[in-house]
Amino acid sequence: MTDRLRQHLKFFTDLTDPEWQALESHLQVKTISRKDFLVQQGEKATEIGFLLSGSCRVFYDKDGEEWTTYFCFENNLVAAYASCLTGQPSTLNIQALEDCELLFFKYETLAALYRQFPVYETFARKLAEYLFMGLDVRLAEQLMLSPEERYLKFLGSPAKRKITERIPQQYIASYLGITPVSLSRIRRRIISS
Amino acid sequence: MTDRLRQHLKFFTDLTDPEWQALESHLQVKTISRKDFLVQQGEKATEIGFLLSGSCRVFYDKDGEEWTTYFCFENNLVAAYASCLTGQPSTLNIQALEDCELLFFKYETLAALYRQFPVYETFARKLAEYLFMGLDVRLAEQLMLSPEERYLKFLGSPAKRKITERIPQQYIASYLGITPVSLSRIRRRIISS
DNA sequence: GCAACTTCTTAACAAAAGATAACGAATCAG
DNA sequence: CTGATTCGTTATCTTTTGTTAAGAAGTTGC
Repeated sequence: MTDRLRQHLKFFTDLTDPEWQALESHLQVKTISRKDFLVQQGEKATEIGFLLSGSCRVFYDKDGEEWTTYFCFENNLVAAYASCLTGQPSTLNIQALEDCELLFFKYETLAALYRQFPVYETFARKLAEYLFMGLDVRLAEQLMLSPEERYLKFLGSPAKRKITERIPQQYIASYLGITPVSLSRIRRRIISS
Repeated sequence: MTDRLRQHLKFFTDLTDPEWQALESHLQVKTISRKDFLVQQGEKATEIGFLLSGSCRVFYDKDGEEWTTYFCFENNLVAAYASCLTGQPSTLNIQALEDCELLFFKYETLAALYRQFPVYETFARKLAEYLFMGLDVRLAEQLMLSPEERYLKFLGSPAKRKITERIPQQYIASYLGITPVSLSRIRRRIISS
């Protein structure tokens, strides 16, 4: 079961058996139900998760308005990483959209491994670089594409297409930075053209 | 002169004299004039710059529309970092807003130092984490704040306030994701309230 | 199975933003 | 210094989005 995480980490760095075992020995499992929170704003995040099954959304809450920054599916890491890094309370929420099963380890475990195995420092560098580049693209789209263009691009991405089949439209609207009503209109406009 | 860069790097990691000298020996200086490009979209970026004086804007060009992601001033790093990391052509442009004097080194120099001095791996990790967290906040603001709220927040940030004094309004509009005309209206609305 | 809750769509209206153009003020380059 | 260019504001008009509310369809949880 933990093999799937090891496989995923290969995307960033290769780990020797001893290196991997150092992390593996700290892995724990947990399951959470649909609508449960993995992280709630205001509380300090300390864990890095890896979704074995299910899906989550990562979102900000602004006076009851919810704005999604990210969707997460099986075989992917999920964390309020900024809060882990700074030690400050999380400004974002992570909520299960479906029942989830996940592996997790403490961020402090990773940080301790930096000293023991330099490869984890490399891993964390590549992870942060990956997150940076993902946000870079996301911000560019948000800045220069119209809501309609953003939606079309969203549909055009195979990785995200499955999202539209597993996730309520209102959350997609909140990901695109528009209201559900507006997304509904955009969809009608697209269909009738 | 190079001391100012060393000082800046302390924000991320402390460097011993030998560690610092390994990078310092690769530093070069260049000056560019207002409106010159440090990086142009389509070309592969290979350099990490450090502004000694002057200012730059980092922007995307979409069919002639320019959308700013970042402003950069003296004593800060400036680079098309995503292009350096991937080796792919840059999708963004970096242009001098004022005459600039800058130090720079090749990204490959930094990459080579990873193996020689682990501290540079740490430096690059912290740099990427810093960039990630900066974009995280920027995206959140773009998603959940109205143009007017974004502008007020922009003015409220002391680090950015100086921007308004050195940079044409149209570029601030493009940073906020709106048209110059719209920003002008927002300003009038704010003043008369 | 069925009641309660969610979700999506649509309509009507208000508010805001984009597009275009025009004008004066400020800035720049020779 | 000065003509040319750039910049910011304002006006007008169009398009889009937000807001609110209502109803139908679908889903959930006991």
